[in-house]
Amino acid sequence: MVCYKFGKKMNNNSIFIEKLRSSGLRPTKQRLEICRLLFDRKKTFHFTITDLCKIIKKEINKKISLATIYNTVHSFKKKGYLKEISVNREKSYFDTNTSDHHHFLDIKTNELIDLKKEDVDKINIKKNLPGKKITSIEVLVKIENNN
Amino acid sequence: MVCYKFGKKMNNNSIFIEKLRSSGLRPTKQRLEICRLLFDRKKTFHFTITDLCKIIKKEINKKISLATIYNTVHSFKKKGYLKEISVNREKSYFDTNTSDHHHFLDIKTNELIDLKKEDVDKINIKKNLPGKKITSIEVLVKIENNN
DNA sequence: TTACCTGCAAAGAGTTTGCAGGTAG
DNA sequence: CTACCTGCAAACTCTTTGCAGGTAA
Repeated sequence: MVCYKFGKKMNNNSIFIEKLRSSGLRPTKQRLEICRLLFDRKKTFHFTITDLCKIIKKEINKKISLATIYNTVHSFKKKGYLKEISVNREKSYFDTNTSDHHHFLDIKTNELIDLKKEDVDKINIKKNLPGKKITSIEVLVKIENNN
Repeated sequence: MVCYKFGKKMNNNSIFIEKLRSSGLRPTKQRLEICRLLFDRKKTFHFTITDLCKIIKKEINKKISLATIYNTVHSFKKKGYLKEISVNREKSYFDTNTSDHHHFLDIKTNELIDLKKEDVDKINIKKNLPGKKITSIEVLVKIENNN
């Protein structure tokens, strides 16, 4: 039975439950909260785990333990619901936009901005490594203020 | 006075001293050892600080403290004698090849392989961010075994 | 009921910092 | 001599792990 009483809200919930199950996780209250924070958004969300912890602390009454946050995020990453973008020694972001795309990085603020695939001409790699195949090509465009 | 008794060796030493001074560091025995390990090589060297610590422990009799290793590597990076390539949450490499170039990354072994600039067609970014200028474009080509 | 999950706290890894004695300039 | 450097250890941050009680199926 599917409950439509709350319309879109309940619908998303069942999407989240499916996301969790397909990642090998039981849907629990805590994990559904995490789903809501990550995926119930219009725009792409770039976050570090530390960011996520802060948001959870601020937005949710109930505490969610570190262990739960880490295992949920990592399972989503393994399943492909989150992408990891490592920017430097200090910052590694997760990206809720899992489509094939690239990024601008503001080197002063460490802010990441999505670049649509169409915004970058096709990358052609002329060198081949014997016995290896290319699985992805990631472009990071570093930017700073113009003045 | 420049001593040529040991030929190339002494010559490199003066290069290292200059590298250190221009990075704002005094040339000390410990730092010259680090220079020798980093820059006295034919091929590009990709390393994490942990790697470097292990190499130092193995190859050098005298202990070099963590503080010295960190401040030397960071000063070289700030000065531009080392480039940082962040690969994922676990690994961030320093690269002694500071020229404009890209990398292959073997996603199973985390091994980095240099890609000459000529091996990648010019990257054209069609999107412009107002008030921002591009400082660099970095391409990471992820690869894995073929079979 | 069983397997998995949660929160907590402890343990680990990597990095930074503070300090007292030592060294380059 | 002075400022900087070294080695050491403590502190910090981020992440992982172990455990006892709790919850989904």
